[in-house]
Amino acid sequence: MASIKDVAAEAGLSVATVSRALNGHPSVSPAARRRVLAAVEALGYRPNAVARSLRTDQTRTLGLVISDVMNPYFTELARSVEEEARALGYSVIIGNADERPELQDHHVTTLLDRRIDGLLLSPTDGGSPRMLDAARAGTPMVFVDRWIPGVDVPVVRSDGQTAVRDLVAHLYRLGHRRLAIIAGPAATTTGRERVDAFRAALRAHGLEVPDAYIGQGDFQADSGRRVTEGFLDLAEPPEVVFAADNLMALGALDALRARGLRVPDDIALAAFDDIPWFVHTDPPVTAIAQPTGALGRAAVRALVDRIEGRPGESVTLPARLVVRRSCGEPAPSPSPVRRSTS
Amino acid sequence: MASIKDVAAEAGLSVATVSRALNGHPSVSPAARRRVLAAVEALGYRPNAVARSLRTDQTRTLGLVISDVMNPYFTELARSVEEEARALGYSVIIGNADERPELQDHHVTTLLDRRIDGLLLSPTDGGSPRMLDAARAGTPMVFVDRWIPGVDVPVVRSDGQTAVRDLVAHLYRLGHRRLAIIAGPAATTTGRERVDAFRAALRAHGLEVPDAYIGQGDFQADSGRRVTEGFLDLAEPPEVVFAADNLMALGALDALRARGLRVPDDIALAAFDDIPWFVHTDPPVTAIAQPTGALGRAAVRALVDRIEGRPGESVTLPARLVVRRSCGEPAPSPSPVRRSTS
DNA sequence: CCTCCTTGTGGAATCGATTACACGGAGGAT
DNA sequence: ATCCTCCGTGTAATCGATTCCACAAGGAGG
Repeated sequence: MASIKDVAAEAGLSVATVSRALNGHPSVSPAARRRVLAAVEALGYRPNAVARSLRTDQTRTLGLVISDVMNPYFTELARSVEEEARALGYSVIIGNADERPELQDHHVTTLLDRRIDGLLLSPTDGGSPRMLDAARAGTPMVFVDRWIPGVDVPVVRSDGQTAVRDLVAHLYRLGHRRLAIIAGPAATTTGRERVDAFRAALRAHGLEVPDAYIGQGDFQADSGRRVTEGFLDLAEPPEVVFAADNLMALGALDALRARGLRVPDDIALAAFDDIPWFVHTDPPVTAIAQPTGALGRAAVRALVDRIEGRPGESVTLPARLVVRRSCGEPAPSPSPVRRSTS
Repeated sequence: MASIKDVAAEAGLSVATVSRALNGHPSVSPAARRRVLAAVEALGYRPNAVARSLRTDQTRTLGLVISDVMNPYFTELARSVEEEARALGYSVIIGNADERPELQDHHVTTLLDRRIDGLLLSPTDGGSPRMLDAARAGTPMVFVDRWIPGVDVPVVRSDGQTAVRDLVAHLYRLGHRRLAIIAGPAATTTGRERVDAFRAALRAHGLEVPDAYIGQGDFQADSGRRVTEGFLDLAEPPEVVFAADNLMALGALDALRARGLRVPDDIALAAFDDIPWFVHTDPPVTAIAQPTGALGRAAVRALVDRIEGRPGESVTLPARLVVRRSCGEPAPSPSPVRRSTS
């Protein structure tokens, strides 16, 4: 592969001039510039990003460590992150932690070894030592979706509190009183927050959440299935199951179907995180939709701000309730109400 | 960030010895090794991968350019690729081409600029100039899922011919005779192959596919919707719609639902590519499942073989039919038929 | 006792870029 | 004519690793 030396030789100039010409430095004569461009063309030269990074101490690369690529929410997030980064002239390297702390650590380490300019993190657990070291060492960093309390890093996330309140009001209006939640891991902020918001919203209606109605999941489909089965085995099973993420909702749907229960007639289902597929499930699932694209873009902007020396602020965007049929009421439509339950 | 020089100073040794100690070179005394390790520990030193890559001319990084991250098939592929690569000591940088040739080119270019050791490609179109140049220049490369005829690069893919034959037999047995297909872009091999396999399978039953029953899609949901609407507007609409990928199947499902048609009673639906969500749609979708994980792993192994100087062979794995309810027959299960539609 | 080989170590070149500094020549001011 | 500025260019240092080569010390063999 041709190097800058080859270009210099071909153009009959020094490497310094070639470099300057290629980087748009002002003090290069038009004639020299032309010769450089011609040589570049002739040799099919492309600058070696590795060498450039070593010298300039910047890679123009962002690292993104997400908890689970197979989760459509994170896929969409990754996509919007890459788009915005590209628009700002950065590349993105994605690391998939698969909800496993040691994998998360592995990715943080290799990304740091590669001297990425900044790190976008959606921490799996309470924060690994590597991550905390990096934060302390001043590596530009932004948390997205989830975060770690007590670490001084901007957080870009979505606030589901209002949406959860809307959801609970919706459920209450439909006559549901026994509401259960499949929670995420307590080590994650989103795991805790969603339970808290749920409990607070219920309390506003004078309802309490018994411990038996809080199932411990891990944001994966299997745990949704398992927890739902536990709910159904209760002497007094809940009337509604609210899953704290979309994969657990999927697991719950499986479990309900396996027992031959009809949704929403026998039991209602709702989920945090809206995804395109929820429109096509049987029945379509009522969900709380995060502004995923906006979240990804805001996170990248905050991170790039940090990298380029600007403040880089935390952002919180509101989530919103999307009503479909899984809780018993048809999605808002002009047609008259069909149901005539006693 | 501490460099090897700092470690050398701290340990009272030369950088050469430090480098040797860290790379397991035999001629380093146990005493020196101990001091190096102690210094590394004390300084929290991590080798700079950028500098190492420049010197050794290898990045231990693979590039993966896929056509669409939001497509669960490719997400799963990316995941298995990353896993296998990690097991072999490589990282993966994913580029999402979004079915857009110019984006694909952009990613190939930046990946090459970063001097990745090898490239895994699922080409969007007939192959961009950059890609062809790279192949000719001897960049280790492997095509996965799709490929470009006439380019001397190993191909790791799945053969759907048998599965398509099984599908058509299944449909025929159910009494369907008017079968339509939503094809992928003719520029992609998978786009063409699936149509050819479909046509051949029909011919084996003495059936022809009229041109009107071959709709041109682009592997995106919207095109599935559009093409399906076209089918339904025909004087004699098909009895079955077969979508050449999962997203177009989703679009088709939308279109059918929008017209108030019941699947499979009014019209049957099948898809190429099986994904977890097809179990949960209404109705569950009969699909042709590729061995995605095995495909990703085989592709990485072939690529790493090439990189490390071994041959690196093409691999073709069989796909298989997964029957669910969307074509009219319940998935094989011991339970009696519950439904009693008039 | 001298030579030769082995072992462990250090000095310095190298990878491919960027960039501080030096320098020669052209042109303007005095 | 002399001096001072710019302008365009080249030389060389630098980034952080790896690795070739040289070399010193010590043991074995003659």
